[in-house]
Amino acid sequence: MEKETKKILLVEDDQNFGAILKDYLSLNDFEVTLAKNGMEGFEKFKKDTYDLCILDVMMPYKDGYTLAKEIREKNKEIPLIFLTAKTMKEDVLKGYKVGADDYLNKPFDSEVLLMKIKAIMQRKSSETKAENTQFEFQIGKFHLNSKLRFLTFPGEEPIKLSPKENELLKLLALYVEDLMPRELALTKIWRDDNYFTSRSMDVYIAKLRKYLKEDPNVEILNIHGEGFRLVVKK
Amino acid sequence: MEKETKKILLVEDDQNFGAILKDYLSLNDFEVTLAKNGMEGFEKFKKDTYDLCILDVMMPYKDGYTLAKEIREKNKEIPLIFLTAKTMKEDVLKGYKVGADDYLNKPFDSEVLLMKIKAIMQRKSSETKAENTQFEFQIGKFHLNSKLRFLTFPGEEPIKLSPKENELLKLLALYVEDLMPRELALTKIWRDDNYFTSRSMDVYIAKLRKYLKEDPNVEILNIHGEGFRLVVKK
DNA sequence: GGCTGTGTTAATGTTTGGTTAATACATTAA
DNA sequence: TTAATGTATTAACCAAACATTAACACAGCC
Repeated sequence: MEKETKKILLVEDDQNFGAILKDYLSLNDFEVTLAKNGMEGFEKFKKDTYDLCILDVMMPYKDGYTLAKEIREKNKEIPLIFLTAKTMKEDVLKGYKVGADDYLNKPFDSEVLLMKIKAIMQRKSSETKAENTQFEFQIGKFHLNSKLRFLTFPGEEPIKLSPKENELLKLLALYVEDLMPRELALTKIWRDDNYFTSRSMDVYIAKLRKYLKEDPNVEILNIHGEGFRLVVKK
Repeated sequence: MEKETKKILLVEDDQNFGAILKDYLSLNDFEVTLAKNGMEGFEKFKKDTYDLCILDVMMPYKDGYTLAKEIREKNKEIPLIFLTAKTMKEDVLKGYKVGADDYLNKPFDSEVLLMKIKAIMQRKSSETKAENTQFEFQIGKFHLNSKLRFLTFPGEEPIKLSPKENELLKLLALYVEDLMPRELALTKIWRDDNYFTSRSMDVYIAKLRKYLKEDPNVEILNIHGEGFRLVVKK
């Protein structure tokens, strides 16, 4: 039996932003430890065991990448998420200034971060476990139940998914915002990677795109020669 | 398991400047040994093991180049950075012939030096490690995600990079502020070094320059007959 | 048998990526 | 200064990857 609350180490030099993000993650049932610079971050990392680290890239004295390398030396498995774009921070801060209880309802980039965290945790746990525990996914306004193979959109009849449609969408959801390599889907779902299975997969991508059209913020992007990427904008 | 703090040998005859630089590097988590002339520098080099040497070129009794040659005889791998007061090109070329990883003109921006050190360390470590774990780079205001092949500029739509564009920019980023030899990119990315692949590479350099135009502080400079150099001013 | 759900293959068009060509400009060595 | 070599940039071209619709195959089922 695994422990329920996952522990996150958050290293962020911007005190204001760090506190907001910590609150946000805590509200989403994570246990968050905040460090305000790279050195403190590494100290805290050594003292305790975490399930995931979120590192700001732009920090004085020790930047996120340098810290990441030190952490990697100690632990090759732990998932790392980098906070890179400044635009995101500005957006969140802007959202916060509008009103304290406003920033949570507002769908800003931290929702994307949350999704990423969940996806990464899920992936990591499904790498060790044989069976996949999670079968429910929120994809923008859609909700996927991969056990019942239902894709629901608020106010409409649930769409029944075929086994292959279901598996493919689930795999994409597992890799939200990240690259889902072509080869992965082909070996996992089609159990073979050749010209024809690849064509077949394209057909399924087209089908999924049709289903997902209802929410313009949900998209399946192609990364030429590499694979696909499920993105949820806004 | 690798040791955490990297050791730097700093050889600088200007006591004042040397002390400042040592402090600055120490604050950035490097262990710095300061030698105040070439002879002392070589003595200290023999007594201990360092990860990198920073050598002033203009020193009494034994200049940086002479010292560099002695160091090279003892250790063919160790990265060398020259500090030179002159902007003269012969100095730069002389430095490269001795086997410099980089040279810097004095006075210089300490942030640039720090970036160079990090870039060099990163390269050295990725030469020994088989897989390349790092795929995110900050290039001035740009941010490169080489896994998703995205180049983002704050406030604008991310630019999708083609595989070759991506590889080339990544390689340049790995050598920030330093010479990225033509031959290296050709053998690594094109897997062949001939007239045509070389022309092709030039085409890609032109494409990258176009993308990077948005930030006037980012530039790809050509070093005639040698290769290219990605610079981030200020 | 006809019907329905599922998945593959075919056919066709579009997009993307990469090389080569053509031309102009820059640097270097003699 | 000139000739040789190296670099910059645009455009033309071809190939591979991808997108989409439609036709086809084959189950399971009333």
